[in-house]
Amino acid sequence: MNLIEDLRWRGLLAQSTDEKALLEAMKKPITAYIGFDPTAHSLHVGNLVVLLVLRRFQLAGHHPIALVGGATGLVGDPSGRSDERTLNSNEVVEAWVLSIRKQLSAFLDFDSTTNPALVVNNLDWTSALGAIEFLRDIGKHFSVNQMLAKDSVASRLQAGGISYTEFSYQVLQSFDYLELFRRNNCTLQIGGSDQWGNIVAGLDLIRRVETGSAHALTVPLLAKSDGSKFGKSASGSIWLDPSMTSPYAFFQFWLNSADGDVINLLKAFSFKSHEEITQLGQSHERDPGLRQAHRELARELTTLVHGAEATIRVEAAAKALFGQGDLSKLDEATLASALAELPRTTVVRGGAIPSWVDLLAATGIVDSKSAARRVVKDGGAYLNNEKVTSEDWAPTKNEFLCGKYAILRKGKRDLAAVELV
RNA sequence: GGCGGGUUGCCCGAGCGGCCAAUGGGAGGGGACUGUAAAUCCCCCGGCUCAGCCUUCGAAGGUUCAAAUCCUUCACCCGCCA
Repeated sequence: MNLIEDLRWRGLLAQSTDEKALLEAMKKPITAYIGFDPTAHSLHVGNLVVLLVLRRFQLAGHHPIALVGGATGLVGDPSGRSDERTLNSNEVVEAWVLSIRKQLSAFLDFDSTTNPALVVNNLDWTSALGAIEFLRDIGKHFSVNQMLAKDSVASRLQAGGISYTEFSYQVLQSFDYLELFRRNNCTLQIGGSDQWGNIVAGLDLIRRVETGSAHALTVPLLAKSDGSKFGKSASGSIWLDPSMTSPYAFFQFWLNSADGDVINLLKAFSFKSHEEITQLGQSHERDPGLRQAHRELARELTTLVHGAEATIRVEAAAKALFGQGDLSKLDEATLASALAELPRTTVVRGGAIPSWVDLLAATGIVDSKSAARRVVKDGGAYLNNEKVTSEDWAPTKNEFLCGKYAILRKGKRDLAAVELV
């Protein structure tokens, strides 16, 4: 089975330019690129799907280029947005470029002797470009009529408008493709399906100013079985940066995916073979309660993003905290390492212990004290797995496991720790 | 440029002088059922020093004992005409 067929099986193929031509080209190693704009400090699981497609290309022997949009990030992509972006300062974007560049690098192989990965920044070729030069050499090849027809622009015109800045985005992205075509003989651009318009614009540019053929391939935007957007949890996006989404929360995110989604997620994210995934599917049909597919998904992705050690740690923590056993039976070392994975707050030993409601709010497990009161009133707040229904109550030292830890829980699975220090 | 319509809590959307922290739906949270699923049912869903108080209905002023609701100005959106 070739890579394109594999991608199709995994549900990772939305659109592509002439597939026969692409397949023909892919018989020999080609160079493919994906761009990521620095719109935040970190990438999130939504970006990960596409990034892993690039990895699949590298594993299949092709040359991957990951582009960080140091330039395009300063302009703002209108695709998929109904309103104008607020411009970020140069300093902010620059900092994001650095952190995202580092993240990207973790998923690609730079030491390969045959097809090492490359990370580039489009600021490198756009910063030196003058406005007049840009308008004459690049702008001349773009028809405003066609630019206006792009979904990203048309929908914005409908929705109330678009600035000249964002309108120009597609030109910049096209220029990137042209540059990589010239510099690295890059003949394939991959992106999320919302990038189709931008990618095709690049293809047109290449056709106009260079000879040779280039290709485009897009990956569907993942949706959950209930139709909602994938990759968002109650608390927001699932980030790859461990300081933004802890490895524990990251593991839990995958473990808690809906039954109806788990096999699709394995296909899209995992590097397991078709046979392995099929087997996990059968296991899940046989005994959904076992959640073997969920576990494998969580393990593989957490290992990929946070490493094998972190995965062992957070899985052990979950096992200790969700186990049926009595929490007070856990030894201090197990407890300490399990709690290390949770959001926490500290209380000074010897001082007054804050009230139940204050403690819940302090850990961030609830948004406000009012929210804490509500949860307590609804019977959804637990201390060391014991339901506590009294708002006006403060734990005493005796409630702290091993004399120093208290485990707060909201609902079924939202945990936090309090430590006496 | 002229005329008309709009701007409400995370989103959609009622309200059109007091009974409005504001109907309803969605999202979200809790509970029950399960498997740390889904569906379903029940409850909750601005904040706080929580039987009370404070801040919200595009922005700023004003009328009134009392305004999301009336008046004025400003900003933005959406129609129709030029």
